[in-house]
Amino acid sequence: MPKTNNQKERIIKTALKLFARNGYAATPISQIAATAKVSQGLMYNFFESKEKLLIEIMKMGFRDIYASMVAYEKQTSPQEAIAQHIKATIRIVQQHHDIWKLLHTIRLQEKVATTMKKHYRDTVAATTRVFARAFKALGHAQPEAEALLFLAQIDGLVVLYLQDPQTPIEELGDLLTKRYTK
Amino acid sequence: MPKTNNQKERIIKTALKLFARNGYAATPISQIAATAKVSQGLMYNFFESKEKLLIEIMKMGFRDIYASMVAYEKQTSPQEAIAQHIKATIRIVQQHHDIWKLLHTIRLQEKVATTMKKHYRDTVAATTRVFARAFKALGHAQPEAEALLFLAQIDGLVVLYLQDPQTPIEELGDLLTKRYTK
Amino acid sequence: MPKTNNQKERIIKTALKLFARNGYAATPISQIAATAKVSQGLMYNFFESKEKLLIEIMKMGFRDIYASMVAYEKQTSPQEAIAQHIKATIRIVQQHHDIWKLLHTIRLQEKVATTMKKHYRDTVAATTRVFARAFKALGHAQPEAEALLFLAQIDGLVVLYLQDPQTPIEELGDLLTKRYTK
Amino acid sequence: MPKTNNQKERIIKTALKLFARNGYAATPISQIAATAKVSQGLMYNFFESKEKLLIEIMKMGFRDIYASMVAYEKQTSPQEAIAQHIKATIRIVQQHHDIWKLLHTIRLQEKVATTMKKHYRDTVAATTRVFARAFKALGHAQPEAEALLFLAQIDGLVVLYLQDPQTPIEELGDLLTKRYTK
DNA sequence: TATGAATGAGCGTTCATTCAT
DNA sequence: AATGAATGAACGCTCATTCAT
Repeated sequence: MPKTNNQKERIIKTALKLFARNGYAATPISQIAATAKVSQGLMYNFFESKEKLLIEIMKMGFRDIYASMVAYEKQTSPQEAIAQHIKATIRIVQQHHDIWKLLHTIRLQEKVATTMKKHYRDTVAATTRVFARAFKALGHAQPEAEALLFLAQIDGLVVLYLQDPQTPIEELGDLLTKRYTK
Repeated sequence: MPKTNNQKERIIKTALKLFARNGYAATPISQIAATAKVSQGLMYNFFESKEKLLIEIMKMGFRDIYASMVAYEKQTSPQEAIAQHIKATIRIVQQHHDIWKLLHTIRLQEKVATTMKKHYRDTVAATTRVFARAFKALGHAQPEAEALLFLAQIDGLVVLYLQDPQTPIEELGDLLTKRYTK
Repeated sequence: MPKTNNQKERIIKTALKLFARNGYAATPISQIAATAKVSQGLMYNFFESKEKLLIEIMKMGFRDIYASMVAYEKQTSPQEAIAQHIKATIRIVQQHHDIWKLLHTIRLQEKVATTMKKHYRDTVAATTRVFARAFKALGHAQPEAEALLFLAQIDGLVVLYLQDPQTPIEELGDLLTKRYTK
Repeated sequence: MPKTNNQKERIIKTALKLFARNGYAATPISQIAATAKVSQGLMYNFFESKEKLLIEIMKMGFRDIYASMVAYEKQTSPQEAIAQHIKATIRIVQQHHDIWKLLHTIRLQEKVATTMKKHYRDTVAATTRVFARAFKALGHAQPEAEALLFLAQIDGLVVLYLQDPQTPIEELGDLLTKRYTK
């Protein structure tokens, strides 16, 4: 069993932390290598460029997020789905703080690899569809707009929290949940 | 009649557009100069450093935003204040798309000049206070949390719109307004 | 009577002070212009380049030094000539501190305009000749070497003083004088 | 067998030569790199800045000088100490021509790193003390002033020689020695 | 004569990437 | 698989010099 996987994983985790904290552009490969206790040259055995490293990090992040989301997708009651989505998102953001921060830092950039953009759009679209159905079931007049608004609200919460971890995100999440389920 | 003002303004606008599109770190001074049809050296007659240029841009942005917000601050009815704030924010974001995008790109960065962060926090704090009063008047149990949630929701809308200008932000804004005022 | 001469003189004096204090390379034209309360562009009406300005400064310095030296050249007694030269040099260095400092800073540089070098060499040669005669009259075996040594000694004093103005140069000068005249 | 040492040494020697010839400020890193047949970027693997390179050069110079001086410090007779110091200084200056030239070029500069200045002052102070004792032993009325004058005279010789290597420095040194020991 | 806006070459430095080992 | 020396392009910035007014 080669230690490559460990090493690659360690590099990715290190890079993620540094990218999230200091920004992608402001983090030199050399710093990642040094922090991960790896030679600079070795970095290019795993990732053919700095940008590819970023992409791989984000793919991994998306994978984690998907995995976390699977659980509550099967909820039957719309109210429960809503409550669960809010709860789950908050949990994910708290657990995967760095990847979310990186994601939010980068998503407004024009240059971000198209792959990334597509990924993002797809995720939003899929989630919107799920909740459009939920809101339709709840008898809303504009279920798609409602779904989009719902996601945007959660997004707002997340951004607030990412910017200032002191934000009482759980309390705010409960408040939001109540509005939809009471 | 000096053409300086035109030039400085043109540089600022160019820089703002490029910073918003590609990010501050990823935009070289040389690109700004070239796009603004100005020699690179001249940039330093107007701005003593790249960071000072950024700060000046953002100050200008804040000034515009403040100016736009003055109008509806005087609303008497809480519901009206809420409705107006949503409407005003949407209008501002549409009119000052680039500056908002830049602002959102930068605010998660650790290293941004402290001046900027303070500005941001102060604005949020002040706005939160205003709406905490409004929600208290409306009889909410946790007026401050409500205010924070309210602002976060608008923020979510804004981010969605900044990321994808196709977003029907006005429709979503109306939806949000209804929830608070009906 | 145009004020040009005043202005040119003021620029030269300012430049001399700044060159002596901070070094030629480290002193920008802009700083000289600002300190002399003159526009940067005007500098080039008086001096066709930064180097020409330096040369003109040093020429002026040499002129002053020559003028100061004329006085004691006519001394009859060798001992008196020696005593006078030491005294005069010290006085000149104290009065024209800046030009001497600049001169000493620059004279070891290869690139210094040949004009300068020639000037310097000529001065040393002329002075050596004068004192070679004096030492010959005093019966020294190697009058030229003696003359050179004599000048080198004074030079050493001057350098010490330029580097640290606290140096008791007059006391040291008297000591040196005694050695030659007692 | 790394060639690093050779390379670093080669860079230092090249830099020393160029700094001595053209001055520190007037010598670009690019020129040093090109002359030493090394890429410009590599320079920063060895020296974290241009100033650090200068400091390292000078430290190396001081080390050599100290080493050379140790020998004659133990002389018993004052006259011998004087004779030895003159001889040693001349030898050092001839052997370490460049470093001495650089030292003399820099020592009048205001802005030179304080570390350097302190080094210099300490060396002068220590040497002065040694010779003050010698001159006291010889019965001079002002032993400290005598010591200072003595060092200044040697300094003068050195400067003359550095400026024009044709200077018969050994002959002049002998002459100076005689004056103190006959 | 005088200004100061404007230029462009060059500086010190950083860093993604390559390559010999 | 792993190193780290080496490269070269680009960056932010400075400054001597020119030019329109």
